[in-house]
Amino acid sequence: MPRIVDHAERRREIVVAVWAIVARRGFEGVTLRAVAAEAGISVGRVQHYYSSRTELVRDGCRRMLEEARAGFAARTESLPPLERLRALVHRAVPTTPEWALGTIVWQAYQAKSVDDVAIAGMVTDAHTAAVQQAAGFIDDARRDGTLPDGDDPAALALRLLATSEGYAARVIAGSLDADDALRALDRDIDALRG
Amino acid sequence: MPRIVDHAERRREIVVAVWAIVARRGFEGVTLRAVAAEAGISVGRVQHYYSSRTELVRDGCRRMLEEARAGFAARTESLPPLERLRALVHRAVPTTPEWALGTIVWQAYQAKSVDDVAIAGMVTDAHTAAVQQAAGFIDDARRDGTLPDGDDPAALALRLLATSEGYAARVIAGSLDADDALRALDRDIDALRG
DNA sequence: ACCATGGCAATACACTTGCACTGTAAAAAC
DNA sequence: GTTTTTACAGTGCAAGTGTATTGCCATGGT
Repeated sequence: MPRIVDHAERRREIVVAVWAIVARRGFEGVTLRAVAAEAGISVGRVQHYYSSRTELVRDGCRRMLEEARAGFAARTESLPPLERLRALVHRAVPTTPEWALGTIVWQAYQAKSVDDVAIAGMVTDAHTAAVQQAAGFIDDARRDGTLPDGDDPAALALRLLATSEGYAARVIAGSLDADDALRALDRDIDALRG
Repeated sequence: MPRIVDHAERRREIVVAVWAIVARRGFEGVTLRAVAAEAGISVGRVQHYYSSRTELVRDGCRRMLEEARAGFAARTESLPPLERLRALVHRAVPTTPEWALGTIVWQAYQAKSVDDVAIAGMVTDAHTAAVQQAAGFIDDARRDGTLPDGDDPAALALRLLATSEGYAARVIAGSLDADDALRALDRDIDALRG
């Protein structure tokens, strides 16, 4: 075995280029040549790590979800349940240009679910996982007395996340200010106190 | 001037084909040949009515918004304000396959805002128009006593619509049942009563 | 020292793409 | 009847597409 390189790292470089292109030009712009140019590598290298364009696009979704999951866990593991809930609900709203890239790409992948069953599966899994996680935070907050008892945690979690994503879509489109969205979401979270 | 045909009708036929393709394969699938085949016409005809692919895609957005607006007005003009609000909030959630086509295409256009400023403009205009309309319904319902006074109508309207669109995205992705979404939205609307 | 193999770059290929450019039929205008 | 303009259908083309193939270089194992 010659010349050992970090496969995961190489794939990540390529996938980051995919994200950048999706954010700027959508999936229509994701051609092998465009990806190679964006990453500053050759088309051959892209092909070496991905056997087809479809697989590349799918791995882009997989890695985005995985990084989001890991990043969220790392950022919030030491926070109290209610603050973790807040972070989870805020997450969809892009406050910085770099973060906007992530949320735009995520919205693009959601839209792409219609013609790629593999991506659709990842999207629905992410949806249900997020709801369960948020519901768990509500449960935890109730257990430690931060929140009073009330409606079904899963229903509340779903509503908060849906609202957040609705705001996010408008922030991305430019018809809503990110800070206004966060403030509105905070009001909804505070309302859980009854 | 020879052979008079209804331009608006011809364009609509073409645009309907665009919608069908977007719903099935996304904008990547919208090629002049695919559109012509879907509409059962020749590529030449498509070119006769649209000078470029970009213009065709944009007109698809324009007509979708216009038809949605007119259809909503016609369906709800004789309803009381609160019911008009309910209809507006329910609108994003697809309950039938045909209606799902519309909402999927709308989500696709929202995602496409990132690389087409003309579409981005139409999307933001539609957003603000919907909020204003919903806020107006809340105002009307308060004036006639159906709803008590409360928070800022525009903020409430924005929240309801955002939540609705968040649910809609999940219904489209397949991670939420349409009826559950409608019930949840009704609960939010009923909560306006205080 | 050898060489097999992984890690690419480069090229080739069949195909698709948007669009321009023809040609033509038919009907309104005169 | 002639002319003129609209409404297309068909064809052609240069550019771009995903992918298969080829070749080369560096490096690990022996």
